Amino acid sequence: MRRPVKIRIDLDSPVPAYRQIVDALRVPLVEGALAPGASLPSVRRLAMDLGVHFNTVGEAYRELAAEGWLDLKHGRGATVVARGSQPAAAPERWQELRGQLRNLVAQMRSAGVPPSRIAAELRAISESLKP
Amino acid sequence: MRRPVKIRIDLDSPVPAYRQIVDALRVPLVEGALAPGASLPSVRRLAMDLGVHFNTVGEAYRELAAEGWLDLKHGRGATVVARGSQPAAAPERWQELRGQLRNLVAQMRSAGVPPSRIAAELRAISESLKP
Amino acid sequence: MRRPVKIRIDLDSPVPAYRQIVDALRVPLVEGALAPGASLPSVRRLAMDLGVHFNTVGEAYRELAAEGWLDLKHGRGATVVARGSQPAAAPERWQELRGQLRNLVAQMRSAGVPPSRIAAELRAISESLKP
Amino acid sequence: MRRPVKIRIDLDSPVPAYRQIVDALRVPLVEGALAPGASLPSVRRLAMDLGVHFNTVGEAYRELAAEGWLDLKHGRGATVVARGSQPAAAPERWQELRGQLRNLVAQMRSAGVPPSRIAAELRAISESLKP
DNA sequence: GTGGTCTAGACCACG
DNA sequence: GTGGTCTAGACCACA
Repeated sequence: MRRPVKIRIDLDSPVPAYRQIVDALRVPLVEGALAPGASLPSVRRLAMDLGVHFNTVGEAYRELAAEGWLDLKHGRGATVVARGSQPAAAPERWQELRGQLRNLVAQMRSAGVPPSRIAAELRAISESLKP
Repeated sequence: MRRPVKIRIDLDSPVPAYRQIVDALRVPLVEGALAPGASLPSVRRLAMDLGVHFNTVGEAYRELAAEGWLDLKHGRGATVVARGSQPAAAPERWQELRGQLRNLVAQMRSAGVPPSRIAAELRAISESLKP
Repeated sequence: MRRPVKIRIDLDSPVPAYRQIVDALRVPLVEGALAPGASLPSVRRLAMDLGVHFNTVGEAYRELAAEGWLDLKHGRGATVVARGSQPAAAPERWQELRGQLRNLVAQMRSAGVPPSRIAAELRAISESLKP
Repeated sequence: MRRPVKIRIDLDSPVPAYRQIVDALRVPLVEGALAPGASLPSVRRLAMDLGVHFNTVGEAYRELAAEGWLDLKHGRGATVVARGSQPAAAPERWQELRGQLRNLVAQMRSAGVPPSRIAAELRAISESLKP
């Protein structure tokens, strides 16, 4: 038996709760740990587990649905969707994300992180994308 | 003598003006193109060049000063600071930025960018950090 | 004997199933293709044909009964009612629907539909109401 | 001196307030009575006038901005935008609106409105679209 | 029971 | 001062 969706969020963080939920769920979705067809906990259930309002979870689910990962149906809960023909990223979107990546690296350097350490981190992530 | 600062911003962008200014200035600061001791244009001058209110530029300068790049002196403009006293990155800050990086990569994958392309981008940035 | 009802609905549509059923049945009722005295399939039968829960069909039948089209009898199915007793439209209801019509046209214009095309559509419907 | 935006809404109506605001503003926008460049009242101002929460007005403004009518800028209020290259309506959107129109007419007939009256209304709107 | 809407209130971001 | 975000609560729609 596999554990069904086990995430943690920090309510004291300045990062909004719904954002943390989206980020936490996107990882297993991208990696396939949450496979198509799987059911997610109901908004009210997950909300109670995390200690937030159910609308907060609902907003997170809706964002993931908008990204094409979830299927939300009245009275039938949330399920992971099969992403058959995944649309290639819009070029503008890719450029925007690329810019954010550059900015993030600049912020790391600005924060005093040694370039060698940043480079190592980037290579590590790059490697992990191979399979 | 070389023009010390040459940036462009898009006032119609959803990204706030002051953010764009900060991001645009941080790159040459990080790379050393704006070396310690160099003078930046006055808040009013840069504001006129960019077509924004001088308070907007002021806010950008203040953020860069808070990051330790600029020295703001009343009536004498802004100068790039010698970063001898730059503290090593706080471990928490590094962890936070690392998390943002991971999230950004997940967003790229979610947006449909091929992993190979993401990996290539990461390697490219990693290489550019060598020197 | 002719098949009395032949409708199709799209379960993946954001429009709720019961709404689609109501809308699909109202057309033949209004046009008289489903004449007074005709029998509709049982709730369970139609539900099975459409692949929905029988409560969903039941809700649709109830709405049409409330509009005065159907007569629902326990255990004997739904029959089309003679509309001799049909009240003339309440003035408020007519005003409300008129307002919705105006709004719909404004939405079409807002969506970029050429006015000439909207006008043509309106005339076409207008003509079809003649007989 | 022209009166600046004068709308009324009914807080007792089942139609949500923000929806009424959108509908009320779209008409002068479509007709050009609110011309490009014109300023709308601030969300807080209009909210007070209408007796609703400012977020309610904000949501209405945002919907009109999404339709391409308004430009919302932090600290600079809401202005009517020049719709240079108005995008032709997406075919799906047109089909959807067409279906809604058909449904609306069916509802009118179902409500007991004489077909002749419906036809007259449709022709009237059709005529008004000529110029 | 499910997910969804609408509005409100506290707070933030921006110029 | 502007618009915007995030969360909450009451209520609705749906199966």
